[in-house]
Amino acid sequence: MSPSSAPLPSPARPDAAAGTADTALSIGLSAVIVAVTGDDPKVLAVRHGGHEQLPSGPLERNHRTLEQGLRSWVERQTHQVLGHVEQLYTFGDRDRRETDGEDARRALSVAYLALVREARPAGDADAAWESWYRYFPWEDWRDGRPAIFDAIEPGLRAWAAAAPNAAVGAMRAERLSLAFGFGQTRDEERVLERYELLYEAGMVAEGLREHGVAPSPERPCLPGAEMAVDHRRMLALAIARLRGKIKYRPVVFELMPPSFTLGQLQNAVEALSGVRLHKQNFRRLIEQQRLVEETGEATSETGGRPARLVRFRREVLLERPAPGVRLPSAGVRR
Amino acid sequence: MSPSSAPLPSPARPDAAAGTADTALSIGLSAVIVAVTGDDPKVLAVRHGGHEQLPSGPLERNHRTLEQGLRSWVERQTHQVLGHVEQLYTFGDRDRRETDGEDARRALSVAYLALVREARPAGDADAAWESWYRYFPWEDWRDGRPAIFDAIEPGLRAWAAAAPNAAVGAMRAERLSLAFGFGQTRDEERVLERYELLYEAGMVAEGLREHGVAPSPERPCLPGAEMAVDHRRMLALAIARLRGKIKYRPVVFELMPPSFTLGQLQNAVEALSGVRLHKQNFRRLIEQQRLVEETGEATSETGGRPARLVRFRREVLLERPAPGVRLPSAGVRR
DNA sequence: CTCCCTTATGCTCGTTCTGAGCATAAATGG
DNA sequence: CCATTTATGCTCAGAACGAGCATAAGGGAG
Repeated sequence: MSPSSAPLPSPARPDAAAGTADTALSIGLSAVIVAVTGDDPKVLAVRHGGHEQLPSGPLERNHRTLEQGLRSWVERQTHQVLGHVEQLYTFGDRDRRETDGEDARRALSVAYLALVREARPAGDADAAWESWYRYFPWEDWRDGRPAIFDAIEPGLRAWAAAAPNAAVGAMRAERLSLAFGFGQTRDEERVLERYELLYEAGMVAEGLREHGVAPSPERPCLPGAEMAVDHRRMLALAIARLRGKIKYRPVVFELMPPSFTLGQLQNAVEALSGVRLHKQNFRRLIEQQRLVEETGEATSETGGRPARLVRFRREVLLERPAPGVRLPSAGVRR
Repeated sequence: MSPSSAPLPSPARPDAAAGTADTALSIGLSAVIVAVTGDDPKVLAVRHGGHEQLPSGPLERNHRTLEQGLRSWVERQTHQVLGHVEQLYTFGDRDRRETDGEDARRALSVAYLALVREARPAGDADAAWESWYRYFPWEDWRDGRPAIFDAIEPGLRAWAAAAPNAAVGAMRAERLSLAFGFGQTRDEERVLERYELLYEAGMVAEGLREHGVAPSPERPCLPGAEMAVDHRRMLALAIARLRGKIKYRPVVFELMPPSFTLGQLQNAVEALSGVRLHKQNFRRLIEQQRLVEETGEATSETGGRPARLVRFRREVLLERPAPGVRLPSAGVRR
């Protein structure tokens, strides 16, 4: 763009107020890289110093775009080439910085979600694929209500009850109800809300790091691996987004090999969404939406009767406005 | 949804392969502020110098969070207090900057979507509410196919045909089909994809600014107001997001007054989505999802028979996992 | 005052979609 | 050959959906 014809947006009244532009800041790029192998949703984590973290690095001058910068960091750190990449969120609280003090740099961070087809052995020794339920044990409902809720539920209730006043208490109770669906329906997409509540209640390690709150008997620090800075929060957001998107865009197929069985597809969807689906209805849905087509081959690697191998039918993108894998239902039995 | 992975074309630049952290950069904050009055979806635009633009300003040191910085800029520029605010996207191509040359600053920009309840007279003289269809005339299908498609369709086809080679041509044709649904189904959510295609095809003013392409008879520059830098792109993204979100979260109610009629609600949804809905089915949907409750009052301001006034039933948030205004159907007649 | 236009509201009917099962098929490992 | 496992086919009732018909209740024109 030519500078003369396209001035950058500037305040309508530049004189209106003081406030120095924030020059001392750094832009970080972080990637939540997701794959599915068998029954497990995997995320690529880098072990580096103390905590596990997501592949990430600062935006550099020679990065043409943010996404390009991200790809280059990921490849440098994990030797993983990314396929489908989408931006998740930009974190930029002023307190989110490297050092304290007057010349504290504000650490802006742009988080991305990337989907890759297979979990390669993760070239670098420091990079490893981890099930994302290692970080969020309470998000896996495939075998029913996780036992960990015996600790979560009373802990959160205690936190709500310990509110400074009734109004805050009611607010907390409502947020709990919304996020966890205690009593009513649970929404598997509200991963971030759940994590944030546990954070605020001081039940995850990061929340304690931040506030210096000690875990109490009523509100114990939960099992579930922690991550550096706010990387676990980014992961929560990524899971939430993916669980939502899977329903109205055919993104699961970005995670599948070129040909696969319907059972494998269902396993992948269940792994991501954390719930079990009714098998027959799932296949009916996939087939009647014509999301897949026959390859003509079959495999008996899956156990019982050999299964047809199918492939994603790309043309469906042009035919239906919002093809996706709507989750037909839940229930532990299949 | 996120901007398509194909970035808007930008002139290739020789890469100095230096790995310097990018210190010289500015963070911009921009807001797409949406309201609905009667039949029109409105966006708050600031006239400043040449082009219209979105309320925006740089992130400053005293802004505790990005969102807070945004609110402060918006209030300073438009005297509008924001309600529901959500982050849209962060733009950060290296070419997106003020000046060329060695010390070019990279201009990162974080765009937000804000919903406000009523279109106040826009305090500042420079700020004005504009129908968003002024910027995107091709997005309003409430009265059937907009006449402007007589220019769009052949223009885009010519662009696809003018591809440097067959592969690119096929790719372009597929993207057109996907975004505009020529022939098949149209997806009202693909606002951004449509804008980006028109941009690449040199059919919107911003695309010409970028490339210095002249409009040709086959590919005329379309009517539709332009905006500064990439603000129209941000608006496209905001519309796309809102059109999507309205279907699975009760966000329309953020735009409605405390009490309203079902007709007004339908008008708002139609204004946002750009399509007409079947009236009876729309009401059935709203009522059986128990999204609203009776106020007991009625109004005859709407024309014919007086209508009941209802209000949003907030408790629905706790009851159903994903309450939203699914669009019951289309068709010009009601 | 009545007719007509307008918007609101109620209800139906056939189709499609969904949830939940029953039943059969075709491998594998004793 | 049998038990086990996964794949696949099919049914059936209830809910949701698309498309109308029909009536109600205002205001304005004549």
